[in-house]
Amino acid sequence: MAEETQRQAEGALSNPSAVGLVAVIVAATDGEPRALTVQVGGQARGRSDGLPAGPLVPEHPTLERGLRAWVERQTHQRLGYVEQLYTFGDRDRQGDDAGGLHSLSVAYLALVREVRPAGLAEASWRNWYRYLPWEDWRAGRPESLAEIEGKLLAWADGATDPKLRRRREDRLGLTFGLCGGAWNEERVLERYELLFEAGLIPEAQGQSGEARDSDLPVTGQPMALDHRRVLATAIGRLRGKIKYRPVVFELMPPTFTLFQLQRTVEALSGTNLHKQNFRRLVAQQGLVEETDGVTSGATGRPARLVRFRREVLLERPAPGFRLRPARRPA
Amino acid sequence: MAEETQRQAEGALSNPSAVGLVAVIVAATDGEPRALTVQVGGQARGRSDGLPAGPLVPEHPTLERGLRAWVERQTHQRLGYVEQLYTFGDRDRQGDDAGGLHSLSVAYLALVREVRPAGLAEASWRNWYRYLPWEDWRAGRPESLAEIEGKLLAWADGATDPKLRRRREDRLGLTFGLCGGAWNEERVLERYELLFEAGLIPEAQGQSGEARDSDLPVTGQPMALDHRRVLATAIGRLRGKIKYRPVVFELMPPTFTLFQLQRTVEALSGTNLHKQNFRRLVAQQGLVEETDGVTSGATGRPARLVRFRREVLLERPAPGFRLRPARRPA
DNA sequence: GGCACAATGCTCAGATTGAGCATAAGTGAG
DNA sequence: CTCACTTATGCTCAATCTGAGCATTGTGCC
Repeated sequence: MAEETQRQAEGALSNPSAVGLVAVIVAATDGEPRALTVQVGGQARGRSDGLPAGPLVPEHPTLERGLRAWVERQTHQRLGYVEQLYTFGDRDRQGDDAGGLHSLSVAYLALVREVRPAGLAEASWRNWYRYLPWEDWRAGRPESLAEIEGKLLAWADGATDPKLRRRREDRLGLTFGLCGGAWNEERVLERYELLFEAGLIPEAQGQSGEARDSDLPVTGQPMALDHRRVLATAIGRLRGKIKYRPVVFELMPPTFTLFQLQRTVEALSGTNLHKQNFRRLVAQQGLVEETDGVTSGATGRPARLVRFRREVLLERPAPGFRLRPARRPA
Repeated sequence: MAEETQRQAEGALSNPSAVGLVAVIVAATDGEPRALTVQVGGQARGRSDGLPAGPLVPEHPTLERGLRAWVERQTHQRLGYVEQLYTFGDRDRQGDDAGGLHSLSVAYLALVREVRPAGLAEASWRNWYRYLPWEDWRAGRPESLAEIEGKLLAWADGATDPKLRRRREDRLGLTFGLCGGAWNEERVLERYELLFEAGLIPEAQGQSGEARDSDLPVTGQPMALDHRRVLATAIGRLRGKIKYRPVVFELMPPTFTLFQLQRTVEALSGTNLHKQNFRRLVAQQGLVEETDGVTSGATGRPARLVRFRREVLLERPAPGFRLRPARRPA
């Protein structure tokens, strides 16, 4: 085996691939989660929103540093937290086939602290729920879900093979909480993939040239290529991460109120939290320390300004917001 | 920005990369965690253990399916669970520079159920703690840690810049639980990287041709290229995953005893668990169901054989073994 | 039968969690 | 100036979960 392995590994050299980087750059302002988008696409398929994507720059020693340099140069945004998300390499999903070369995209998640006007004309910050509206449960169950669920159930029902139908129903329960399942806010990608398979995502038809405007309002704004999938991956990852790592603070200004922090966490996770319990959590974990400042101007009692306590990283094994996933009613 | 982005993205096509796949194939037999290794390396640097690595096969629609096909063909092992781990692309760590091409490795974690003799001569199953001995705390704190810690402290102390020294000490606390920190069994990669930086990993010197045998016993058996880093990534990921996904069952035979299950979880996480509480956990989560079978032959009361309850996937949002990370003594 | 051994059952105090009530401290209207 | 309103913050309480240990039940062995 080793022989064969080695031979093949070297074979890869004569079989090079086109590799690109994609970045999901996230910020949160005014309690809304935003991603940096650009306009992409030629005149053929029309222009559409996309994620910033760039080449793999061979000058840099690591992929991450290459990404940092490239994004910082282009957006003039200092990237705080950067994390590799996933490497996408589906032939049939990439959209562009790079003429025989296998084409890969290494996707990264980046968190930035401040939202500048995004200097460059065609880049803009967009609320990420614009692209995945069913993920926002902050105002209760999204209305659009009713319609989506109907279509999903029809899709599951449309399977002639009873085994397949059963499996589809199970997946609906698992991801969308249908058929007696519970909604798990982390399964963003699984939900998107399910919608994709069910044919409810226009991008799925994109390559075949069909235009399907009908589903736009319900299943969200499409993006170029497979970028909604990348976005879904990022959101799911971030929603998981905030529970055991204090990454939210990468999105906060130097000082903030506990309620602003809560709003940000809620924005990311797409759910609402119990206010008093949230502060208890933050206090217990020692995630923040008070400053002298207080808010003013707004209505209501002024709130104390706090700042992130970096020391918590050394004290706690997994500091974060352990928002328990909703327990199923026993 | 969009313009520039597009131009550069297309630029990537004229700047192709060599891409390979690496697999960490994990099994657990007799309560020991094992990884499939092969012998790699030419005569120049001598042969050493490595992970199975192969080319990116363009025929397959997805990376994962390519990996599955390739591994199954080579090892005759049916891969159960497969998960993408990370894409490694460090210029200075890869070992082979592929002559100007940027070279990437997409690493995967695979869990297999049974350990066949691994048919092929040069492939063999190895206890993974052979490569990362400090990660095995099942028999208490590993002895080798004393020596490792000494060297790490010396390394931290060796920083002339007091700020840097402080940072190194913090990292020691965070990863190795030194300086008042706690041991977190998930930080496998961070520990490995720290040892690497501290110069305690022979592979770090590998490229410069130095031979350092002195550290072998304490810092574990080296591997080819950067494969220990890949292994560390896999272990860390798996240790995290078992807490909220029932992936351990991919490693178990169709029926097993609760204690065998516990031994497997312990093998992966490298820690010991309270027996009674472990069964309570498993029972509460509904992870298994009883069969009619019982063990026999061994000493002591026979144990009931159980099997994995697949339905749990549909019932619980995050079924797994929530072994709480050790709380710091307040 | 009696012993060693492992499986299994059960208890209990302390910590964590989910939910709500109560109070404090501002703003703006009348 | 006072009241109504709004948001911040403090505190309680029951339900549940966790960590740890004691007790009992089956088997093989002598």
